[in-house]
Amino acid sequence: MTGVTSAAAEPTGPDESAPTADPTAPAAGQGAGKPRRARGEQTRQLILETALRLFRERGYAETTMRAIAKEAGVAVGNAYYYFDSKEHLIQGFYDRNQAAHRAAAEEVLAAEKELAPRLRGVLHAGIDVNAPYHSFAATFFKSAAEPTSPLSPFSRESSPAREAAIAIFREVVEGSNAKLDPELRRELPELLWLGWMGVILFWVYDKSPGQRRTRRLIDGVVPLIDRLVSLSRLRVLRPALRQVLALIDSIRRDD
Amino acid sequence: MTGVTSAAAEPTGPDESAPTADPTAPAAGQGAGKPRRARGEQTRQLILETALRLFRERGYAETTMRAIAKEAGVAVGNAYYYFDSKEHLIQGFYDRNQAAHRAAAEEVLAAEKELAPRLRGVLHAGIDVNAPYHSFAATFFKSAAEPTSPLSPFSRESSPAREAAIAIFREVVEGSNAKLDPELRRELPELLWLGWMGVILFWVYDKSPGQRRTRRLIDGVVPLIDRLVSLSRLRVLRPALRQVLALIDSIRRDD
DNA sequence: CCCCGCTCTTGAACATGTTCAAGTCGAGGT
DNA sequence: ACCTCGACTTGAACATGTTCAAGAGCGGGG
Repeated sequence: MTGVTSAAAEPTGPDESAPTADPTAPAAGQGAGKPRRARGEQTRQLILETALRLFRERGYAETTMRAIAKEAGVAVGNAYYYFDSKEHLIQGFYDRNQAAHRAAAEEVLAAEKELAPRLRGVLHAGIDVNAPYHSFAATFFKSAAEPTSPLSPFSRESSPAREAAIAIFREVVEGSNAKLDPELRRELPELLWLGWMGVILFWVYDKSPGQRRTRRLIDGVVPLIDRLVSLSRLRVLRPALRQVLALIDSIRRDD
Repeated sequence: MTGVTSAAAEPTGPDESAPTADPTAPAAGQGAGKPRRARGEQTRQLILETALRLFRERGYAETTMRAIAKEAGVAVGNAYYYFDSKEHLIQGFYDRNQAAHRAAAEEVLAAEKELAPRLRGVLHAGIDVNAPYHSFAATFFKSAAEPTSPLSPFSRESSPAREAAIAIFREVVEGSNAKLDPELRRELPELLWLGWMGVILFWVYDKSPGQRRTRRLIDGVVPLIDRLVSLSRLRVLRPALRQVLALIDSIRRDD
């Protein structure tokens, strides 16, 4: 009994409004949906909440499904009713940080019009958001790395999350006053997202205190990208640009 | 058989010569060594051999430690006497392919003096060597991805294997007739290796038939690298080159 | 020849992710 | 009021990676 959700719950309609103020619930197009009822949704949240807390407290590998179930006051099997596997619990973490990144990015993008600082700000914001979880992000990073895993950023299951992430970078480009080759402009958001994945990869491996090497990477790479992008308008470099874009296109073909 | 290592085996010294014709045995500086005797080494090989065969036949996840032990005719615990974990068995696969790549690369490098075809040849050779294992390389790729895993290409345990791999790219550069900035020449091998890791990453995710997208990636990227490297000698681009090298240096600092 | 010590081997026991058959619960129809 | 059906819940059972205490085998010193 959260008491918050309106009493007039539609009979069969899933209740999508989050009981507490957190950006998790919508979760963007879960798989083949079982038509959740209010009670179920509450249990689901409880399990997810408990799991993420324990992950942060003890680490991913050290948190057993039994511990999660016990702490949440349900049976182990119940967790598996809502989540296909232990790894799937991570998706919740994923979505949450994604939302937080978006929020932090908005703030940066509202204040700045130049491409370079926009990009730099968004990247740093992303690291800021994830920083508290660095130690255990590494632990479950391998789950995301496996190509067949639904957690992979390239998987079909993560497609909505991926699109949302790319959208941030689209806004970085679109909202900037940078003038650049139109075709490049079209491709750039996805390329920047790919770069962001690279930064995350670097960050996961970065054991320097406070991950300051990652910060330096961002600060060093952004100006280079900025310069490269500006150069894209030079007539002399047109052929080179075409070549690169053609390469990208050829690589994308046939998946 | 490598046949290079001297036949005079010291009494208590570990017998490093492989009983069968395969390039696995040396395995470059295993952890704190238990002084293996001949019998033990033979068992070790047997277990590794069996494991790799089953991995190829059934896949990594589907091969249980019990199955390996049973097939090899030993007890489960015995496998754990020689290998710290199931993942550690992969290191054997690793080393073997590394050696095969080196051999294939030598052949290419002996025949070609221009930088671009040398690089291209070595990259394609690497893919050739790994191609038969693509389907199950993906399965255990996650093991390598975890930063804390000894299997990570960046881990201290893989240091010898990594050095060996970088050496290939050093030969690509050193043996070529390309004239390039001396400082870049010094850094290039490691950068190319890093790029190779990127290619592998792409390859693991590449689901196109025959991984032809990876081939296209190689064919497209090599000319770009070649051109970039040539340009590094232009006086106009000196500052940019310095900037990039300084960035790399700053990122490398404090691990 | 016997014993000591070390390498090597064993298999049962353990921990934990996952599955499943058997329920319980509650809303909607009759 | 009762029935039904599907969402939800349970906990024991299972599969598998890993550990460990106990030994077996063997080489060398006395």
